[in-house]
Amino acid sequence: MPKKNLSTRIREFIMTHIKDGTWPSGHKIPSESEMMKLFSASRMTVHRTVKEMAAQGHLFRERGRGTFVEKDVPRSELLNIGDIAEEIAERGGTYFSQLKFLDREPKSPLTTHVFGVHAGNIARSKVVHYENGNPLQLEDRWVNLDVVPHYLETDFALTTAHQLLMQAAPLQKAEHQLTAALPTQEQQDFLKVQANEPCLLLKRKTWSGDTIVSYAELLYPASRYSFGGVFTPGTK
Amino acid sequence: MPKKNLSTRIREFIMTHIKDGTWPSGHKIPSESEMMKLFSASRMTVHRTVKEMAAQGHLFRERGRGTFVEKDVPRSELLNIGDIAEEIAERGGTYFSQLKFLDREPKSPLTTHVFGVHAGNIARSKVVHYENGNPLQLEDRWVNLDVVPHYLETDFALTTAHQLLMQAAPLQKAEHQLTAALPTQEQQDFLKVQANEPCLLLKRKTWSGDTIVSYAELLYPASRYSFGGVFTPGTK
DNA sequence: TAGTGGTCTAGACCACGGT
DNA sequence: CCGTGGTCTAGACCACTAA
Repeated sequence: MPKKNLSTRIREFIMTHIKDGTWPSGHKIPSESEMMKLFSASRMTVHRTVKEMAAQGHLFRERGRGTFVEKDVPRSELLNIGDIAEEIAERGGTYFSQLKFLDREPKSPLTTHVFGVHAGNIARSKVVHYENGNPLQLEDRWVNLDVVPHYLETDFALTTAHQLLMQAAPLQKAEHQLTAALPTQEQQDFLKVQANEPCLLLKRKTWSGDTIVSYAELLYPASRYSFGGVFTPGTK
Repeated sequence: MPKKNLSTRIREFIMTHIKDGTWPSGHKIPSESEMMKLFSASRMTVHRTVKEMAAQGHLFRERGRGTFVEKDVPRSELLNIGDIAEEIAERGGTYFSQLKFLDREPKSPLTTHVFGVHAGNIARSKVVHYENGNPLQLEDRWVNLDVVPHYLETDFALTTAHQLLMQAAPLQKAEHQLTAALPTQEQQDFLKVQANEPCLLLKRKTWSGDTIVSYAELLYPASRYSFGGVFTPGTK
């Protein structure tokens, strides 16, 4: 049994009540002193955990009144490292994916630009992710085979690239750039959209330590997906 | 002299060294124990501050090695409440804006959807923000006149809507939705883009306490602007 | 082994809200 | 007034890195 942090246990305790509806939006959650007793924790630990959850938009706090459940955190929190399959499952949708392309990738200006001149072997995959039968995301991904040697032998019907990468290398950092684009002919076919349907294009580079693990371009039809988030002035 | 938090002073100490180039990207900053002495602070305080800055992408930390300056935080951090004028100024660009429309807004399905049925008087403004002479953002904004009564008398050559709103009501919460769209005819004219130029559309609702202060739709040509961010696994 | 950050404790004082 | 969260202290033990 892997021992979990106290703060992790507190966090999961709160998230469970939010997710299963026991604590609906706006509900007042137990005060810090109450949770100290519940978990035999010090106030600092409870406070730190709850404060972090507030910073992430799950809760909001008012001095003198208490801590409350924030209203629906929109679908996908940006700057979050998420598994699209998990995300769809959480929304209650049915998920499946289709592998469109998988091969070794030759050196090109793009690969050296992303992975640097010392780039070793690189694989490339294209996967379409469906929610309730509709294409939601086209994942065009370049993977560092030095870090994930068995990438080309993956059965993408069983595993998502995300799961594989998380397993191969603990993610330490991710860099995002979000822009908009019109789909190319191939992308239109894969996503089943018209040429004039604007799409969100999320470019994501992920690192483990000092080495780049993977670079991905994730394309979403704007009519089917959007990014959302809540900002509460945290640190100042 | 307003007294500042210890953590604020530590934060500013670090940020100053980063911004003025004393501590370039990748530079190792003083350890927690060193900063304890520098500020006569406890380790918890130093640790908390530095950890927060790491979570926000300014620093990264490695156990056993130290804390380092993160490489350039990309242009605009999403989920940030920023003033576009400030942002452009920080990049060293020249900024100016042009008021295209300003008037009282009649009740409509959209206004009641956003502001609720109890909506009072609402104003609407359209402003184009330029960087180095190029239209960067079209700001289409609805403002609650009960909160900001003098909005219609603003001189937008001198003040941005953002400054005005921050002044009128301390911002407590903002909700974002980010999607992509093609520009309408009017938007094409304002932003000087073609009909087939994909744009990023950021919808932002801001609250002060329980009342909605403003709703804005910010449109950026994708060729001129993108959102970026760094994620470092903070809490787990 | 010495130095680093990760987590936690058991106190403390303060500012604010509602009573 | 009491209960709430905001900040801070002065310790502690642990896990990891580098020499």
